[in-house]
Amino acid sequence: MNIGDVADRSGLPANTIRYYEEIGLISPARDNNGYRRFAEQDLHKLAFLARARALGFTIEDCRALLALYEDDTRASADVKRIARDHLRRIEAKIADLRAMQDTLTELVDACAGDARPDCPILRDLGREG
Amino acid sequence: MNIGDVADRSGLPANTIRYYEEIGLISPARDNNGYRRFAEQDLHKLAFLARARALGFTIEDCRALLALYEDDTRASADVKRIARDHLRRIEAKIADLRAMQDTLTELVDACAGDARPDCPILRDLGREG
DNA sequence: GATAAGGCCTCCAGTAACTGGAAGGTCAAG
DNA sequence: CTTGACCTTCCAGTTACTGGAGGCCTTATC
Repeated sequence: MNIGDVADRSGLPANTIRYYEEIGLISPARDNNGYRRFAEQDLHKLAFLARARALGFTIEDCRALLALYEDDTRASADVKRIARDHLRRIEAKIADLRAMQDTLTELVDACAGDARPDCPILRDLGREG
Repeated sequence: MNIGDVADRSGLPANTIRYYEEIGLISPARDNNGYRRFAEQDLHKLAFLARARALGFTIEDCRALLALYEDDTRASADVKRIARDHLRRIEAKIADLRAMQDTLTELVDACAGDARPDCPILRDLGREG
């Protein structure tokens, strides 16, 4: 398979796949013409990466998860720790965003949104203190 | 005021304040020795920016909001549009994160997290299809 | 007057994870 | 033999800072 094929089949852009090779997540073979030649195993890894990224894992998390995936002697505790830490970060992020959402919702609701200059949003942002 | 004073009073790091000047959000005066000299008005702008950033507005949003803030003839509709668009992005982000949270919570709960290699998390990431 | 501490300056590299584009080689079809 | 679709590498740009090097300025102390 060429890069276009694995891009189609993994759902990842070709440039992203090149990037993953550059940072050492995958190591596809090369044809005589210099084209990357992807085996089924490479595609499988890319699909793994695509799913892990879709769950919001960082690239370094993905690197660790991939290593564990390929290690038959891994302890599931190691995997779970990565996932739990990531879950905590997501929960923290959600809490931050919800606080913003609450404030913004109030402000947007309070703003007339017409041609007049008076605006509770700006008043809040510019308040003293 | 020197930069250290406004940093303390606005809660923004000095480097961030320098950055805001570099991208044209503020334009403090300069003393003969080259030090930035901040007026109360500069501090007020920085506090405005700090609050807008804390609500998650992008720098470009902040630039637009600041311009509206200083324009007596603004229409509150323009402010509201920026805030509403931002709110929508936040809501979308929350939805994404909650989807991740749901999946991750399931996977983490299903994983024994012990010394054995068997792991539902990796099984999910590596599934075919 | 020398010195040391602390604040300020500019410039630059690095962060995360790509994305898009330029310049150019390769391949299959007509 | 040319056209067009792929592929290659390399590089700049994205967001919003952060940290550090190297060096000047100020103030206090000895």
